[in-house]
Amino acid sequence: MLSKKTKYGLKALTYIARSERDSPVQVGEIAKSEKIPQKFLESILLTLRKSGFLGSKKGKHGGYYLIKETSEIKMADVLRVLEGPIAMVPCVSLNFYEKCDDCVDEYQCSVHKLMIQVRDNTLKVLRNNTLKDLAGK
Amino acid sequence: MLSKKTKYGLKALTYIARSERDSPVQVGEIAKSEKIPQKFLESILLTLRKSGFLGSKKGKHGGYYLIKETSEIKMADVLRVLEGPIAMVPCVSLNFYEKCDDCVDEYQCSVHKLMIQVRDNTLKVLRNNTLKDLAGK
DNA sequence: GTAATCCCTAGTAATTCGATAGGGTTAATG
DNA sequence: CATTAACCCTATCGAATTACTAGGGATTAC
Repeated sequence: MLSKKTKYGLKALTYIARSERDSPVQVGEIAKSEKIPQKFLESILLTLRKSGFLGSKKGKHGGYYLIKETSEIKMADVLRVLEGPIAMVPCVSLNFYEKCDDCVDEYQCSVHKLMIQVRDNTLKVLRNNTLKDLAGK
Repeated sequence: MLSKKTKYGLKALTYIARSERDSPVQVGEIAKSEKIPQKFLESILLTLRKSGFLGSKKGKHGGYYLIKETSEIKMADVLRVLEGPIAMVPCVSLNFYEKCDDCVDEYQCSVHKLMIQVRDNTLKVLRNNTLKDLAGK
């Protein structure tokens, strides 16, 4: 299940991408428009800023803005920051690999075999889709 | 993240599929061999039996056995029973559809758009893979 | 009748999630 | 230079979920 955090984050990014304007977009505006608890959204956007997806401007008339082309923002990267590993088990994760305690032979493990395929296909989708695709611009 | 329940369930099914024998396979044997807490595994196999994947025999020399051909057991079906919906958000679920509270227009929703694709690809894999494929027979 | 096995329900400890609280800091504005 | 509007940051907390555990009941082989 996708966490609310990720869901809200994606919606916010899309909102910012769709708002064609020079000035930054405020958290309050996004929260209201997308029906997201404002304080929660604040922390999510903070994370996205620290991860290099967003820039921010403080003080009055401040807000958040994209610092990359929408076509440069891959969903795989956003998901990794907000949701964590894309793989459903650590033993098939590219970026967060971890051996199973129980598993004797990874190569023989049926779960491994299946989840590798799921990961590959999910990754294909998440790498193909950029914020540009989602925002529809 | 895949739950332990599902992981254990898949491993157990694979174990049973790989054990070529006429007599049923005991929970204790599977638990020991696959390093799964036995009581936990008991409840998982019970679920799988009630869902029509396994048959059981009670009493001494009892245990569990497959009641379908391994090639007839699709991973998508097993996952739905053990893990729940395959979709990452209810609004793109085929079997457990639910509208988002917040979402005004599903068609415009970027999360929806992305998760439909993820679901389609995951489903493709899970429908293609049967227990036969996982067990490697 | 005894031991081995599945059947079933309840409970519980640990973790994660979703959100809130409560301010601190910075910048525009008149 | 005071006020206000915004982001910045940490801590905390209740609810839900997960991963088990406990404790026995029912059934069958021998």
